[in-house]
Amino acid sequence: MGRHLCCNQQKVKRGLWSPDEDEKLINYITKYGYGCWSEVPEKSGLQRCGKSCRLRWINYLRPDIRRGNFSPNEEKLIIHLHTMVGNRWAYIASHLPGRTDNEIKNYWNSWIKKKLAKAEIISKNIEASKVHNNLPQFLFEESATLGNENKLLKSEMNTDGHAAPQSHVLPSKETCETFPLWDYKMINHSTARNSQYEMEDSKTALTIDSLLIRTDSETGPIREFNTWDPSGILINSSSKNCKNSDFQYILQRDNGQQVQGLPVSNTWHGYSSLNPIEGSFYYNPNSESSNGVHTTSSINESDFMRSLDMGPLIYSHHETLDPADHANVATMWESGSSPNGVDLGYSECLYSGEQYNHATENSCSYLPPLYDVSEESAAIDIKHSGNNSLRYLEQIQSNEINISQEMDAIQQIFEQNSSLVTTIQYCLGSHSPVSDSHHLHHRPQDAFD
DNA sequence: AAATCCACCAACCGCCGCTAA
DNA sequence: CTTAGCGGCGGTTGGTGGATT
Repeated sequence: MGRHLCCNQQKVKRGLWSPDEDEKLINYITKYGYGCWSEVPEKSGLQRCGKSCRLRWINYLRPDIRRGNFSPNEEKLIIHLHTMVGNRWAYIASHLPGRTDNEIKNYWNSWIKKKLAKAEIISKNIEASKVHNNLPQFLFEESATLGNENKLLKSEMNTDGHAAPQSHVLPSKETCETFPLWDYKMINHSTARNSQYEMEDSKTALTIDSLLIRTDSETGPIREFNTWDPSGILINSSSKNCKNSDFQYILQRDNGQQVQGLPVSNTWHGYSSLNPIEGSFYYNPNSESSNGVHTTSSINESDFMRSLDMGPLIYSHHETLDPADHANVATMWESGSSPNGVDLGYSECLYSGEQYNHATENSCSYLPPLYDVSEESAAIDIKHSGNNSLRYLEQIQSNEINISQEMDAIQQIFEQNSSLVTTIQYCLGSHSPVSDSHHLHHRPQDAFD
C-alpha cells in the first residue's frame, strides 16, 4: 500500500523523542488507552505521525518494557528461536517478556559479527581436516542464519583448490527448501499409525503427499517409501527396511518440488519422525511396533516440546547394534558414500574408545540448538547421548557426575582427534532455518492452542 | 587534545495483509 | 471487485557516544 498518509505530512517531527513528547504520549495513553494510532497525534498534541507514536510506545514507553543487558538465558532463547524461525523478530520477541522485536533484532545484528569471526576459525579447521571432501553440498548452501558464515566456508573450500563437495543424494539448491513447518497443526497425539498434523490453512500450507527415500546401496530413481494418509498428513516414517543404511529423507510436495529433511542415520526397530517445527527428527525410543510396521505410536505434547528444546536429532540407534554395523557405518563415512557425513552416533563409539551397549540403553543422540553448543558441551552430549541429554543434565546438576572429570575426558577426546570438532561444527551448520520465502501466518505457538 | 573509527540502537522506510468503504 | 487506510513487521539508516589512533 505504500507510504502512510501521515508520513507525507510536512509538519510531522522526526528524530529522537524529547522527554516532553514522551510525557505527552504517556499522558494520552494513560488517559485514553491505545487503539487507533492515527488519532493519537491530534488528540495528544504531538507533532508526530501515528506510526511514530506507536513505535515509541511499543519500543520504549510501555510500562512492561524490560531494558538492559540480555541475560544468558534470554540470549540462549534468542539463539534457539532464531535457529527455528530465522529473522522473525516479532515471534522471537513474543517469547521474551518485556523485550521488543527491535531490541532483539539490534542485538542479533551486533552479535552476528562475532559469529562471522568464529566462522573463519571453522574454515581453518576445514582446511586442516580431510573430512571435507565427503561433506554434502547442502552444508554450504546459504541460509538465513548462517549465510555469511557459509559463504566463508565455501570460499575457503574453493581457494585451496578443492571443488565444493557434491552430494549424490541431496536435492539441488534450486529444489531444496526447508520445510515450512508451522503450517501443520497437531490434531491427534496418540493415533496408532501416525502422528497427525493437519494443515491449518490450505491457502498457505503446502501439501506433502509422499515421502521418498533412497538408501546408499540403491541406484536409480528414488523410490516411494511410505504411503501417506490421504489427507496430506505428514510425519511418519518407518526404518524397518533401512537397516544399517544411511538414508536421506526427502519430502515431495504435490507440485513435485522436493523438500529436504535433515539427514538421519538409523537402524531398524527404531523409527524417526520429522519434527514439524524444526525440521529435525524426533525419536521415541519407547514406541512399539505392530504388524512389523514401526510407527510413531505416540508423541505426546511434552515429548514433542522437549524435542524442540533438545534441537535436531542427528543420529539414532535402538536396540542392539553390533560392531559390524558400526564398521559398515565407518566404511560409508570414510568412503564418502554416507550422504550426511555427520554420523555422530558412530563418532560416539569411535572417539569414546568403547563399545556402546545399545542392547541395554536406548540411544537418542540430540544436539543442542545451533550456536548453543560449545565444543565441550557438544562432546558431552555426544559422549552421553545414549543416556539422554536431559537425564545427563540432571546427573550433572545433582553431582552424580563429576563435571571436572568429564571435562578432562572430553578434552582428551578433542586432543586425540581434532576432526571431531570440525564434524560437530559441520553438523551444526547443516541445521538450516526456515527460508525467507516462507513468511507464513501460522506460528509455532499456535500448534497446541 | 583532536580526529577518526566503530558499535550500538532508536527511529525511519517500505512492504504486506487485513478490513471497511 | 477495487482501493484507501491502517497496524504490523523486517530491513536499513544515521545519530550518538565511547574507544582508539
